[in-house]
Amino acid sequence: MLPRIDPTRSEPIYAQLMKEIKYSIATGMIGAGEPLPSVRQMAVQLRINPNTVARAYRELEREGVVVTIRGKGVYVSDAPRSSDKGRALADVKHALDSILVEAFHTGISADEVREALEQRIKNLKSARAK
Amino acid sequence: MLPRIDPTRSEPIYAQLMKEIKYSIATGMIGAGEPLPSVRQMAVQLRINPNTVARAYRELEREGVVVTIRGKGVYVSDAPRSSDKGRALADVKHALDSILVEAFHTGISADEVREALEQRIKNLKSARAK
Amino acid sequence: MLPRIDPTRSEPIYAQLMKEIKYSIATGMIGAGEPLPSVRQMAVQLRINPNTVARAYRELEREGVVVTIRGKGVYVSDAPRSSDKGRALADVKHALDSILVEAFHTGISADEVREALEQRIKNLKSARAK
Amino acid sequence: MLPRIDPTRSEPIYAQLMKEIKYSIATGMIGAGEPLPSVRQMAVQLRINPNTVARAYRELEREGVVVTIRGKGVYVSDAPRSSDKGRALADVKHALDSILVEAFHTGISADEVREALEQRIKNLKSARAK
DNA sequence: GTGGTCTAGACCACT
DNA sequence: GTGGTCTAGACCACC
Repeated sequence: MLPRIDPTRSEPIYAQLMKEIKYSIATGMIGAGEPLPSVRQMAVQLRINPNTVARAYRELEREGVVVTIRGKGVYVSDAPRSSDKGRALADVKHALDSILVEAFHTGISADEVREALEQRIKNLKSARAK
Repeated sequence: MLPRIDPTRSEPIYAQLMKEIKYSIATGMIGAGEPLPSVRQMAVQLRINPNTVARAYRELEREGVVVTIRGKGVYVSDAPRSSDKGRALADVKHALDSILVEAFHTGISADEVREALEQRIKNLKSARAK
Repeated sequence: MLPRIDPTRSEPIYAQLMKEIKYSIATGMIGAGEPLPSVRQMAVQLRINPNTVARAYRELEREGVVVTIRGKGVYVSDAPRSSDKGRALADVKHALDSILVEAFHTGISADEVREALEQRIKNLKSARAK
Repeated sequence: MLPRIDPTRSEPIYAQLMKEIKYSIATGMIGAGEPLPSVRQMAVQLRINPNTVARAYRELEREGVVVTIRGKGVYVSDAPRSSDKGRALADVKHALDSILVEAFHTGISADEVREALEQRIKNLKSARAK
């Protein structure tokens, strides 16, 4: 697993790392129950501070994506995340609204957004198939 | 026009305001060539700092969404935004990726995301029809 | 507001601070909507690192106890915490079990625990009355 | 005796094991003078490191809950634990304070805490009656 | 002024 | 070995 981190982006590094890890889990690159690289190892690989990695891992644990076992390491949670699906769907809709408004102002049509969505879904699924 | 601002959200207030204004333009609540409320007026209405409103207007001008006419005010741009459509589409795809990964981790299916997208497109169009 | 922190205790400082702040809110020493001391101010008062205070504030926000307003400060949440009451009650019962087992092994009777509970409830309420 | 251990909880495993053993003694599942399973046996059953079991036994001996007889094994102490009851009561009160403050912030009333306490006392006693 | 993030480096508890 | 906490000090974005 080698997440790509861009320290120049405005998005916090720990948040970028969280996304990358979630992506890896979504595509099946890391399976449920499998260990994540240790905090120190990940920090060295990404050339970032161990505290930053620890923060990402801590937040992921809070979200129920991973579990940490004391003295052993951090593992992908086997139980699916227990979260409020209604709230999650509302978040998705809110995010879609932002995309659509932005699309309107850059001359992107609704059809193009639909097409882009299909493409990204396909992309994610094909990554999972491997 | 009465944008809703939530100062407790982590998104900067000026960015929230930008989004609201863009939304108003996308739905046609404000038409091309029409004026925006003055900085002071907007600041008083929203109970926020005038500097914050000014910043939102400035960024919107930078994006080509509005134009400032010195001594008169800020107007919705007539010309479509001059921007790199390719880059904009890439941004949309990136945002869609984030949504899909988040959806996966909260148990939302691709179909549900598709459905949500259709709903939001419809919603936006119906607002424009009024 | 002057929380008491003991850095020699095994409980993390940030957790101690969280407890103290929650106590202050429970007794009404700080009311809903009122601001907490700034991170820097609190850090100086308690002779601890600002990062440690920030961590406590961040976790309190996550719990819905406080809200932070960008560029202004951290405020006691007016809306009551939205949390799973069933789960909270289960936690309370679990904690009571621990107390009872510990009491048994130190020769403390159930009646003495009951009495202690009444005393603490009274203490909390009288602090609130002030 | 089959203590339930959860390695993902933040409470150290050895502490969880101590609690479970104390619980078993409090309910009479293991009587005074009776032997505990050997370190190895316990470690195999619980799928944990023998060092961890040894640590739990060591701490329990320090607390006077069990006694080790060299070459024979570990036994539940006959004599009641010699400890500072005043200090123990203070600990209980401190723990109750934490519970009450937490209860306040999750909308649990004092009455509900009282009720929960009665329930747990009853539960513990009924287990002892068997 | 406010909080947020990141780094470097230390120390500790647990397995 | 693992993660968790804390400090000191820097830089940034926002209001």
